[in-house]
Amino acid sequence: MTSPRRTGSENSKTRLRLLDITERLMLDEGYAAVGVRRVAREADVAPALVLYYFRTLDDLFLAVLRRRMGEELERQARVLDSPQPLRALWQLTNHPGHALSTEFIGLANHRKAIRAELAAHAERYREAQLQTLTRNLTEAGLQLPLGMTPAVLLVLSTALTRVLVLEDDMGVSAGHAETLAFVEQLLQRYEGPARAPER
Amino acid sequence: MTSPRRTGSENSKTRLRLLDITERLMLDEGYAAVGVRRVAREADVAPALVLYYFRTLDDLFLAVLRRRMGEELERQARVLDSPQPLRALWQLTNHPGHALSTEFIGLANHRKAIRAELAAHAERYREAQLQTLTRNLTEAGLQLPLGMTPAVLLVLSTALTRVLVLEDDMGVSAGHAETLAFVEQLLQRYEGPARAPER
DNA sequence: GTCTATATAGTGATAGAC
DNA sequence: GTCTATCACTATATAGAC
Repeated sequence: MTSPRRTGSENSKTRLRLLDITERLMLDEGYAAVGVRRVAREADVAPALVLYYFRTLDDLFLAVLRRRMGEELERQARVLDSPQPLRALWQLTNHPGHALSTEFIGLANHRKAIRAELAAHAERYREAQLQTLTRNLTEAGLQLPLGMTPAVLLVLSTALTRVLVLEDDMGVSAGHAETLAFVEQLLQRYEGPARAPER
Repeated sequence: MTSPRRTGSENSKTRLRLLDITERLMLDEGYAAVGVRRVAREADVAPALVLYYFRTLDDLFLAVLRRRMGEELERQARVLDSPQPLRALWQLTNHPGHALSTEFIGLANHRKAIRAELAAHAERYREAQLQTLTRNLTEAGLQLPLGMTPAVLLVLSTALTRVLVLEDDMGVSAGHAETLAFVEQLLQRYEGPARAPER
């Protein structure tokens, strides 16, 4: 009863190249630049070959999402595991990996397969961050203000960085400098100056 | 040297209907649902008529943007002009008008004409909010924490509400309840319980 | 594993009749 | 002011040869 169409193996070199190209296209030109023909052209193969490895375009996007998000989850946990957990949290979302998330959020508007996968990942992601953050806040002996929990801190930091980047990309900057200064002042008060990571 | 193509008048009833339909489509199904044929079908006219009133699809989107954003600017200034400026600010971005902004932010990813117009509007918008907010904070005699300026408050509130709504729509809710409780607690501390608007 | 060729369906936009 | 008809593309996806 399964479809007669064939599919390429998971560890093909061509398959990996197609994933790389798709990811690069999303970062450089946005997800809208990704299409069967375009990816094929960049890889110097025939369009049909793309659909040999990924039966639909959604499958291609999902494969990129799964690969990169897996890596990001590890990386972020590592960065967040710092003796200055607040500074780590604040710097977390400035990494280039974050730009890809932004593209997927946009994609999720149009493609519900992406939406479902991304939502599931976002929850796992936040949960993992929360555990690391909570542990390191305790270890650092940091006293949060009344009512402020690690989860609140996480949502606030995520929201702020995401919107600042979004607005920056659009060319909107009103209030940004003051906000960054305010955050830096808070970091100073709670954690003192930035220290080089221990090793 | 100008194009020979004709264009409908600004106050045509049909033109207004097309704007209404486009706006409704954006809210109900997202901007991707808007196209020449779809809008025409909903209006029960021929596709060519849509392009008679709006020479390109960008023009259609821009017309919706200008109309609605003008109204929003007034409305928001009015709501923000409250004896409880912090509560007003917090409730500001929960209105349905906000959903349309979200769609335009998405559109701005693909269409640079929209991007430019939206960015310009966003700056004006924030500037206007900032003036009203600053004045009402002073009048209410509110003392902000060290380093926290009205502009910072505005950016923070905007960022938080925008991301909460975005995540909600996606089905991500981790940390939301705690964050809302934290904000409500802050509002209580600085402005006491919500009062009915004076009249 | 990779290709050519094609099916099928969508799009924005235009010319010109009524 | 509104229509029909059409141009010139774009797109994803499939069948089957090599």
